Amino acid sequence: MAAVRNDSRLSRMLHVLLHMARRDEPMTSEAIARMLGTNAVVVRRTMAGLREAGYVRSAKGHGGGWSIAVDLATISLLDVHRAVGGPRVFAMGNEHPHPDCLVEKVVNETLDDAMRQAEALLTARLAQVSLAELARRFDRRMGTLPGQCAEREPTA
Amino acid sequence: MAAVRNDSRLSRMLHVLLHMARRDEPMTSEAIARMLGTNAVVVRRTMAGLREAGYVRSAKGHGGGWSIAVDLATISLLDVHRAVGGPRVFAMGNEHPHPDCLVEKVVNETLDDAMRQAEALLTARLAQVSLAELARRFDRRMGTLPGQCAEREPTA
DNA sequence: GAATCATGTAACTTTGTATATTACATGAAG
DNA sequence: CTTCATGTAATATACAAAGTTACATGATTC
Repeated sequence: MAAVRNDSRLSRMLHVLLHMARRDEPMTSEAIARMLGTNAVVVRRTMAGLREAGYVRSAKGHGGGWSIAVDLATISLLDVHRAVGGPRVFAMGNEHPHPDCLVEKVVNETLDDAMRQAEALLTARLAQVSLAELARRFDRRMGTLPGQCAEREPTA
Repeated sequence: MAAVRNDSRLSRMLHVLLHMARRDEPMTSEAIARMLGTNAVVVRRTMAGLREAGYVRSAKGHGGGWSIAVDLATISLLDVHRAVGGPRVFAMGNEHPHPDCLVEKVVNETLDDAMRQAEALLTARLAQVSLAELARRFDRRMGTLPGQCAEREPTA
């Protein structure tokens, strides 16, 4: 069975990390939730994976919140993907109602091969881009498009 | 939001088509449902896409059911994928809570690029394999593994 | 022409899991 | 102590494919 809804954890966390990288003071879960259009509990849940991986740190109390814990040049998009749970990539999958059926085996192996190759490519692409490179792309974009600035306080 | 359930329409239909290719008489929706471990209505729903694409035909009445309508060498896995609705490939996706945010743009563009490449590869792989080639792979497998034969009547 | 076989389709329910939400515990700063 | 902020449990929601029930429709057979 499938669902239309997409897993947005990776894009959300990349979004957050780039914003955090541009400020010195920590960002609270509430502020991040507003920026992402979600709930602070969801932010804490997902950020926890990044903290466990050592990419961010969290602090309670006044002035607390989340902050970057490493050099962004050392983290790739793949690292972040894995830190948020390494969620599954494909919406398509195989079933195994008759594991001994050779037709089923051949079909599933063929599809699995193709999906493995596609996933390997996706993984390789994600591994090739560091968070620092993403930040540089943003800087270049900032230079050429003086439109609305992402640096403004997030609004609803 | 995402869900774990995988869309199995493609693998199911490939499974069915290969079985159908090995017999002369039509297969009923009920028989196919038993083979796939599902409901006849679900089979009719999915097979309708193949019929509309011209790959199978259906007949009512005694001796009716589904049958192959074309040379399997002319259908690729990609064709079948498209005939079942060209379902979405990735379980991951992006959100757009702040479309004017440049960070969001850069992040989403980068992820979209990587996913586009991966999908292009998957699509290419599926396009490269015809149903006839899948059948040959099955024949070769049959020759080397005299285990349980898929040709037996489907069992629970 | 009636019985049986078989598809076609509408309507409704179920599914699985991330997300959304509520609630509250816990810890740190001031 | 109050306030700020995270951490986590429990519950509800979302979603579309799948599962299911029900019945209409058409073809074959006798």
